[in-house]
Amino acid sequence: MIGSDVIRGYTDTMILFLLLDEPSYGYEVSKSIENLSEGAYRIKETTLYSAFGRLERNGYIESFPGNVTFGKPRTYYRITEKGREYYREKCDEWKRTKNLVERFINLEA
Amino acid sequence: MIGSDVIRGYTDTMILFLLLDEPSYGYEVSKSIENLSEGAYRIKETTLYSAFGRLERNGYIESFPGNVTFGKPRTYYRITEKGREYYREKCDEWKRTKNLVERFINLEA
DNA sequence: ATAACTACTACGTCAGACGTACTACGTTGA
DNA sequence: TCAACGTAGTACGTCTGACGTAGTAGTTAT
Repeated sequence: MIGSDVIRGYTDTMILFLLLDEPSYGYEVSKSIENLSEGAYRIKETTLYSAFGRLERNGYIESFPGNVTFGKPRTYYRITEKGREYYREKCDEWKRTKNLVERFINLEA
Repeated sequence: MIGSDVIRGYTDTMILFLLLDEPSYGYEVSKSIENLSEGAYRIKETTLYSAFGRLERNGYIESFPGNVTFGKPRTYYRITEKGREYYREKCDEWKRTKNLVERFINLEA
């Protein structure tokens, strides 16, 4: 299991990634993260929903009510143009970050 | 300039890396980080010294007084065996972390 | 009716990073 | 001689993201 502080600052990016192709909602996003990471990372509900709130306040995503199909009605989220731009910036930042950290890491060890 | 929250959790590792070969002290460590990162990252004094304190409390480094050669007497830090082990673990963790994050990152964009 | 599943919200805590400010010692040079 | 500069820190408070615990609430299967 990976320490969550490491991920800090990139949960928003992970969420945006999952919204790139189509809107989604909390439960699905959390399951997608779990699946994509093959169980290595599980986002906590509180972390997820506070991230949604932050992303929406910043204009990176928009929420809308979904059709009720099962369980409690969902809130769907859709990425905005601004959100796509932000995602691209974070991808760039990640490359620089990786570059930096790996100057201090012994990769062969 | 890279956002510092990204680095969160890895400043300790960066510091340990710089102590692997020989002991060092605050000012030198901060300059080494700046040089190694080619200016991309500058650790703040408060961040650095609180990291030293944390690392020492955890038994990853040991401090000892240095010979006064210039300016205020320095406190030197030396990595311990436990610290070397911790460093290796963090290197491992980094690989897993990178692996995870990059499933959500578009590297070509 | 009730348990199970889905979909949240509220509230409080913690740690790492940082901003600002200050202290303190020694050398150099005007 | 004394101010400026470089070195080496300490003190204190703030912010934010992640998280723990707990509770609410609608839908469906039994």
